[in-house]
Amino acid sequence: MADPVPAPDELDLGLLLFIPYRAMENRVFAALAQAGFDDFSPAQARVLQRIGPDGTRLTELAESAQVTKQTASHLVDQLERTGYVRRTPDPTDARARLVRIAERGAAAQPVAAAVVAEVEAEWRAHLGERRWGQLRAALAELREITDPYR
Amino acid sequence: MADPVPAPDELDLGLLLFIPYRAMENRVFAALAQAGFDDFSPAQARVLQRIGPDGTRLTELAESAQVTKQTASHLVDQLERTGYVRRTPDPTDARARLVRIAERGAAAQPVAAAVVAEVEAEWRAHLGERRWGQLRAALAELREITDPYR
DNA sequence: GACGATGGTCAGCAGATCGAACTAATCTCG
DNA sequence: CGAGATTAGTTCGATCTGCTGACCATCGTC
Repeated sequence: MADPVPAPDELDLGLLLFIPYRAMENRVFAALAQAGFDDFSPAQARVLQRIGPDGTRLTELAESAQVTKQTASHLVDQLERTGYVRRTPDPTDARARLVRIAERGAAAQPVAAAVVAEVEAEWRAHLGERRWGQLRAALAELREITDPYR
Repeated sequence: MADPVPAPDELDLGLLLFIPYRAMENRVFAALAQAGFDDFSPAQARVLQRIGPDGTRLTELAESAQVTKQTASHLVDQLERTGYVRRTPDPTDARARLVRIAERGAAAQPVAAAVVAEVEAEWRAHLGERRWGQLRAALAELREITDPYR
């Protein structure tokens, strides 16, 4: 979303951010599919990605992925059916349930991590060490004022 | 998509890009809604945003928005029904039709542009002139190897 | 002028996402 | 303690997104 009439060589920052994001997503997705993890959707992956090592509550997942609880619940349903995650009771709150990575999910993680590392290495090589560092630093700083979750 | 178990303070670049992108999108979307342009969806906006000043072919829109021609066609249908765009024949090719911004679309543009400028100004202030310039430069450079379209 | 390539549409389906309404457990405070 | 407000999560129903496949018209080329 952004300026509908961008100057030709001066795209607004929204698009500028979106383009590489999309590229990363596509790469990871393709690699996972090739490794046999082809039974989940991008939307499911966006949820999966946000599950912490000790499990994460559904509401938290929903917030951090910026979707409604209903949507998150639905996506977790599917991920559960295909064996990527498991719902376990939250010992500290009987209303809540922790979504945890299950076997299949754990198997997919290293594959995803490897591709991310690979793509980052490519980008780093293209930008050069200095620009790469600047990019990471600027984005981290930007996150302080744009991350609604945490 | 990315590393499902990111180190706490070292998010992978995919997410790092996504967070501010999403923030920008939300801001622009909210401002447009408040200005009375609340009858279109994010997906429609992503197409709308890519229409050039002299009109753009459907196929081009589809490529640049990374959706199929059918999806783009459908979104343009809706945008046409609500008065944001118009389909006109392409004088250079009788098969093709140019999608052009219509009255309502033209009215929305300045609003969108203003918010983008506003958000960019905020970010710029937060980052400082130098980091801001570095961010733009790095993203533009990254685009060279991540933009599948052009 | 026939044939493959290109621009676009139509039809139909799976998935994503939302709002509303609801249940169950927890918290707050008089 | 117990009533009411809050929070976690689910179910239902509707809409929107986006895909595949099939198809038509035009263009460009040999």
